[in-house]
Amino acid sequence: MPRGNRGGQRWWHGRFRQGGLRITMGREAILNVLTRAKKHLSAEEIYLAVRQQYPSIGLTSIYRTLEILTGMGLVQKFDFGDGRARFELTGAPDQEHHHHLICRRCGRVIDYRDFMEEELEFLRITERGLSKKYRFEISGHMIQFYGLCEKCRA
Amino acid sequence: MPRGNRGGQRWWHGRFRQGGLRITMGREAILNVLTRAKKHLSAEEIYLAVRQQYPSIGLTSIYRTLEILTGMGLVQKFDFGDGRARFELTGAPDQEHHHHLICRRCGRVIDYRDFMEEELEFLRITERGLSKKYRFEISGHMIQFYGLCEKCRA
DNA sequence: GTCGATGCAAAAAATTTGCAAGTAA
DNA sequence: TTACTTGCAAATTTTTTGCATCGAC
Repeated sequence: MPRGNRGGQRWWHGRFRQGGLRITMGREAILNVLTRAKKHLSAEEIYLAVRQQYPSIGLTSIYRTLEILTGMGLVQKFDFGDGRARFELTGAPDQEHHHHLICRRCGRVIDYRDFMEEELEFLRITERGLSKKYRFEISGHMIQFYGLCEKCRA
Repeated sequence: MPRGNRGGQRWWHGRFRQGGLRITMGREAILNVLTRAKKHLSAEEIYLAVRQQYPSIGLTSIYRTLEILTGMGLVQKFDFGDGRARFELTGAPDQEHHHHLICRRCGRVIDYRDFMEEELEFLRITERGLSKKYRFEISGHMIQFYGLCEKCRA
């Protein structure tokens, strides 16, 4: 049996029911695509991919579902500066935590998973401090570095 | 004499000339608005503010200038999830470094300037490691925390 | 004088909305 | 059955482009 799927149950089913949301074929298909995604997809790209397994989906549902998922913290929305939003699954159980390195000149995005120990320590302290001071219930973060990639430095 | 302005020279003049960019009234006005800005402005808001001191400006120039400034690292572009990009001056000499805390429900954005010591240490190590490993010349970063604000937790 | 910068109008994209019909629970 | 979801088409909104003119150097 595939990881994260016991008896047809997906890890997100609980969170859906909890939120009074229905589990529909379109939503399942979108989550599947996001789960398999190897890169940051735009709404349009998700739409095209979902149509392969569920042809009757409409672009509108992609947008509506992504908004819901983003609000729940299951998906994170990024702006890498090319005019379209990118989406990435972030709440999955065996998700590998990572961040982005973005080239200011060519727009290239590198995912990195390094230095997470240092980050953990920093986050622990900062999150605790911020939630206390601003009475925020923190549920996620985003860290991006900007600069020039190897090629563009030349 | 106002801080950051000696003999009519602004701190960004050098960077403009260096990049072969002309110092025009429109650009001066945009930088002035960004310098005075107390919050994160959208292109439209910048347009309206600039028109006060330079009425012949066009929205197109706002966009074009913001793109240039963002590319130079003088301005940072943010997406707080309300569909329009927000811009903030970031390369100014006496700029106070800060980051954002964003409410997932109501979209409220809190600027915070706390815990910068911890951040400095984390950044120092991470930036050094990343530039080495990915051969990136890092020139900036963005950190945002997401969650529920005091009101929305209720 | 030269060449980058600008404003305007038009175009292009991306995202959202209204609404009747479909469907999960 | 009930109320949440959906697809379609149309609308809205943001951002980009073409081009003739303007203006910084």
